[in-house]
Amino acid sequence: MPELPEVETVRRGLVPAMEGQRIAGAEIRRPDLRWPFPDRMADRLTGARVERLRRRSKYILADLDTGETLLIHLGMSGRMTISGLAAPYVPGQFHHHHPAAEKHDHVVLDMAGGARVTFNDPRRFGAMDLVATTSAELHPLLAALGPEPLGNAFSAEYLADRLAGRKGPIKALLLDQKLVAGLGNIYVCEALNRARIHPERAGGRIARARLERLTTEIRSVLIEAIAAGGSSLRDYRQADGELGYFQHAFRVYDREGAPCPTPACPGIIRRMVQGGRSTYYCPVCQR
DNA sequence: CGATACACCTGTGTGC
DNA sequence: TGCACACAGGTGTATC
Repeated sequence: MPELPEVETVRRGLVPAMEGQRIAGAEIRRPDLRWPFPDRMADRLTGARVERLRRRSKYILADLDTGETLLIHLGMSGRMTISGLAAPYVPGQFHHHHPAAEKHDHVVLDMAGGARVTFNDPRRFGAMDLVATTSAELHPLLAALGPEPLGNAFSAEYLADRLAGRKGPIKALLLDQKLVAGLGNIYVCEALNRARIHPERAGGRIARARLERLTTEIRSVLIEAIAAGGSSLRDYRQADGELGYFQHAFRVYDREGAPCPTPACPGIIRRMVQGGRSTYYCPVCQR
């Protein structure tokens, strides 16, 4: 579910509830998500102060004053939502303003500021781990990630260098987190349509000027999606429970049979399968 | 190395 | 109403 814009939206939503706050209580309601939780995770979180909430690719990183960083991935169906009034947490005190735990609520963090942060994930493709803050980027899940698409290291020059000689379809290559980190199925489809590049085009056969356009369109679609609070199709919610609304701005994703929105383009949006995943594109204006 | 298939898991929509 | 099947914002692992 969540790609970079959704994860960034969740991170921003969690900041007021978590940053600078102590974790007063941690409830771990099952032993694992995609992988087992780290040893004594509840104990290692309880009492820790969240110094900073960061994002790397589709991961949220919570730097703790204990010297550890909590690493969070939402998988396909994960949510992080805030509940509760802004009343201070008192251990042992009854808090009637928190709703009862729902199905698939796997981790519950009670912040000293009174907010409750709940991780809910029906499919359990999500993950959490604890790692020393000083070596967080060396974590196996983060070590091989490519550059942030909104950062300075991502450019047409970088893409030209990394795509040289590659024969695979550009759609599949852009989904590879080692090439660029944070894109997923929605925003790859949308960026390729905006850049007018056919999803089956070999990565190594895209002219430099078109790579310039591609980097520009990747950045703009991500920025616009973040401004819209992400895209809500099924599971995704912002941290406050609200829906994102960028799905209304989709040009191709999940729009099979609809007219291409490119001005004067007579194309009809098509769906095809690449690497087992749906690709939406316009066969007329994307070459 | 690169490209592909499969695995993990639950929920929802569709067609018979 | 039941049931089978396809499909869903991801990604590590195994296999050529």
